[in-house]
Amino acid sequence: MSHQPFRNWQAIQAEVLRRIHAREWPPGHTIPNEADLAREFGCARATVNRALQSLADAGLLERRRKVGTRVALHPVGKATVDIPILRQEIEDRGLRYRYQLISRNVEAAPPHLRTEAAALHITALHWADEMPYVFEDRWIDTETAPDALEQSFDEISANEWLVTTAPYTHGDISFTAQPATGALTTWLNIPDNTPVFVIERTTWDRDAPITAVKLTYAPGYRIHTVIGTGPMAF
Amino acid sequence: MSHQPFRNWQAIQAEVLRRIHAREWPPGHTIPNEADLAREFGCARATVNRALQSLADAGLLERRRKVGTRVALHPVGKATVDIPILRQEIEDRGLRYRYQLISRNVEAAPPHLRTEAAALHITALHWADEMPYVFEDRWIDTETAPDALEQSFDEISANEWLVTTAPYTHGDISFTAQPATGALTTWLNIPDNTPVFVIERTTWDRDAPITAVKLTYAPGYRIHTVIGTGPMAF
DNA sequence: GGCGTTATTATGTATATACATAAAAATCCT
DNA sequence: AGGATTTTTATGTATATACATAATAACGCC
Repeated sequence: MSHQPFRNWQAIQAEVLRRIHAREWPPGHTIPNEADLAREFGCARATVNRALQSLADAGLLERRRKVGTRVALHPVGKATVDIPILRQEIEDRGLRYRYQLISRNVEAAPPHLRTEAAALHITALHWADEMPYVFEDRWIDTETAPDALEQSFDEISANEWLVTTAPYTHGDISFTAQPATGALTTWLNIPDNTPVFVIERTTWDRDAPITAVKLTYAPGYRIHTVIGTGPMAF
Repeated sequence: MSHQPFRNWQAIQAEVLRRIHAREWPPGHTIPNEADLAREFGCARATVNRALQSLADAGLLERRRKVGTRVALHPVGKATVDIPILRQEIEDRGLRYRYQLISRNVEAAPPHLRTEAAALHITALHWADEMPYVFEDRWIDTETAPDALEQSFDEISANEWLVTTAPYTHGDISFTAQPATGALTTWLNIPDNTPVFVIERTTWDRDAPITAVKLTYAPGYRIHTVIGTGPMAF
């Protein structure tokens, strides 16, 4: 072993990654403790800690106090998908963005918003290069976001307004494939039952719901992302 | 300002988050530098660094040397979706898993694998509680993963075999909604043109392709995940 | 033997210090 | 003025040290 010292935590991370990758440390294996690794690599324990910590964050290692650090058994691949503002998503593709408000009403909130308060119901269409891109069907809780009532939403979209106005603490999101039905087919100008990609999202501020939105994309839409930009190995 | 000292980096992170959240530091605002914050919070600069670093990782802050730290203008929401092994995905839902190999051939590799070598072409069906769950259409590069040729894949799926055998460095993944056509409709037992959720994934070992797979899920499939388990704020 | 207490151990984190690095600002030279 | 060079500054990272915490192992008592 030539044993030249590893100077930075990235180099250590790379070496650990190499050993996992080369099956020197197979899945389930308990690797040496930080102090030993620090000695072997000729660096401070804090540096080893930094390297292992970030591999643990990435789901590749499992660490428990006193027990030690193990190579993850089922390194669940994790893909992170970005959820940009629609305007940006469209303009990033080099297309011309246009927004069109379809309806704006105050109605009783739908059950999935889980609130007693009235809700602002907005439907709108987002265009890309004069082609319908996505149909937005949104409910905004008027109790958590009362300012929304003063917004007409005929110029700037609720999507954009909320992002810069109503901070959220958490939310949930789901992706499905659905057949297009009803008014949707008119707005997106597609035949009945055409497969469309649907994103449903609800966001909360602590325990209060802010908004629930259903985004129905025109046919051909594709979410694309990469796995393994960070460390990763399997 | 009562100014009680913040003892740990999580507390500092929470306080920074609070200020962003409360619009004391609005989007685009350049926040005080680490040294000043350390003085204000009564802690070491390294502790402030840890807190800000992790917020920057989460996409909430943008940091540049010499320039300083700004609150992100368009805090892109990031949703991380897990990519488990199919057996696990099904069993985690409390359903009985069954695997059925449909075909296994060595053929010329399709163009998107970007290789000259022959490829192993496998199609299979994964069942959940005796209902077709997902149809797998996979190509494996025989040069990068020659061991695959010795596997019959009639008992354990290529999905499972690859995860525990062929480590990858990176990959890409995409989600679409498509109409079901051809043999698919037979295997999934659905009418022609039924909307189905499709995941396409390609994985690489450095510059060599390992496998490309198209997973077509039975109708009703839904990817669900949460945003904001980590810090987050908008 | 079984149960409660104490010691041990690996990770988690805070600290002060030092130096590296990137980028902007100031300076110098022609 | 203008281009090249130096200084300044904020973040990035490595270091030694110290103590906290969680979980196990060892011990001791009845």
